[in-house]
Amino acid sequence: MTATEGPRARGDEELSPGDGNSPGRRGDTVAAVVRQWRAVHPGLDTGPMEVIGRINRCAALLQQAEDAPLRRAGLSRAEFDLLGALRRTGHELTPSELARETFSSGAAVTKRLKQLTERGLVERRGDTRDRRVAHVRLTDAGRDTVDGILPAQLAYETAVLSGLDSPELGELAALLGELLGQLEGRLGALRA
Amino acid sequence: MTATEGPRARGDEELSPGDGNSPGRRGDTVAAVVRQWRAVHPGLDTGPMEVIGRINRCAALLQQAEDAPLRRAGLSRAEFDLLGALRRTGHELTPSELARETFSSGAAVTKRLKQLTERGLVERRGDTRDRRVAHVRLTDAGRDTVDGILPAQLAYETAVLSGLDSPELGELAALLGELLGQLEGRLGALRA
DNA sequence: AACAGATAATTTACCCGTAAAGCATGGGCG
DNA sequence: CGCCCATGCTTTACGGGTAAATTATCTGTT
Repeated sequence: MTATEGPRARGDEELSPGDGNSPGRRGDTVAAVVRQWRAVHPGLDTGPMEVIGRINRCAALLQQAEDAPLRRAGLSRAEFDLLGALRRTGHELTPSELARETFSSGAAVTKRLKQLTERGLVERRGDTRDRRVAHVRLTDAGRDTVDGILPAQLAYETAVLSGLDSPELGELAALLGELLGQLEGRLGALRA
Repeated sequence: MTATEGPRARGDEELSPGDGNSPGRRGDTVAAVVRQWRAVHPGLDTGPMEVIGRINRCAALLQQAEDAPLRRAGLSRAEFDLLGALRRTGHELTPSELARETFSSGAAVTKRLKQLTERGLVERRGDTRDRRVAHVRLTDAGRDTVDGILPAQLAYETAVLSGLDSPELGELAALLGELLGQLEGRLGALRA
């Protein structure tokens, strides 16, 4: 949850005429970091840092903030992801499928399922044909939980993004979608 | 490291004529997830998901991939962030400052410093005036390590982003910068 | 039928990060 | 001075994640 590109500069107060704590007027923290790197290594191409650093930093901030509505429901983000996967697919999923859906290891899914089962949010049944596989589904309580949280979650996300106007958000979503498509298609191959 | 918006749909093979595993031709995985949500909850405003989900997912993928050059040097991303903070600021930093720079807790910094000190990459000296504070600086080996990794790291990042052309990257960086500026300015206040 | 090897899920051991408590020190303020 | 609280860092306890080993089951081959 970090970036090659770190956060706020502490030793650069002399650069920021205003106060040094309110971005928005001048650049974000990644911009400051990039400036520092360029000062130290003038030859470097810092272009990628400006994208990747910002994505990482945004993700870190968003995740911190984004989880607020979830915590009220006593769920971690990972748990909600699992429940959400079941809810949005609309049918049962096996643990392996859940691992794929939530991009986590099978072991993590096993642990979460244990917890969520104990809390009565999901149920499991064994496959009749293949006794290795399990099928997991939401209980009614689980579905109500997801459906109860989701609107608040989306409203919260909307609020968090309210600093950008609609066309900007659309543009951003489109560009991120393009990048993500590329990454998902090509990243496994890049394991250099 | 996750998203409200999960990853690949498993149960939607009937929707995807091709194979269901290669994005790139059709949308990214977040798009598929959003479609699922909309099918289940038609009234929902999925706009924010398209941005936030993609940011989270991109961050997750990038971090996995991005760390490859680092691992070759036997460094974790967090360790490199710490070293990088020292390198780019160009002067000593105290543990608290490092915590701010790397957005991690003081405890985490303490642990990393212990490791990095043992490996001879950083040194510490106590402040003469205030014996509570420590000053940390890179050793020559530490600086060489950072300078050795950085070009490879940036080259790798460039390769990872090569799917987008230059104007797109610029646009993306600008939009992310704007978003990040907003988030950094306003997120602390949004702790609702 | 019986074995080899694949596959699904779980268990185990461990790493890493945080939050909270703890320790040492410093800077007022009576 | 001596007390009190703030500050900087470290330690402790714990939760959550992964990789690798483990168990159980299935499938294909002969």
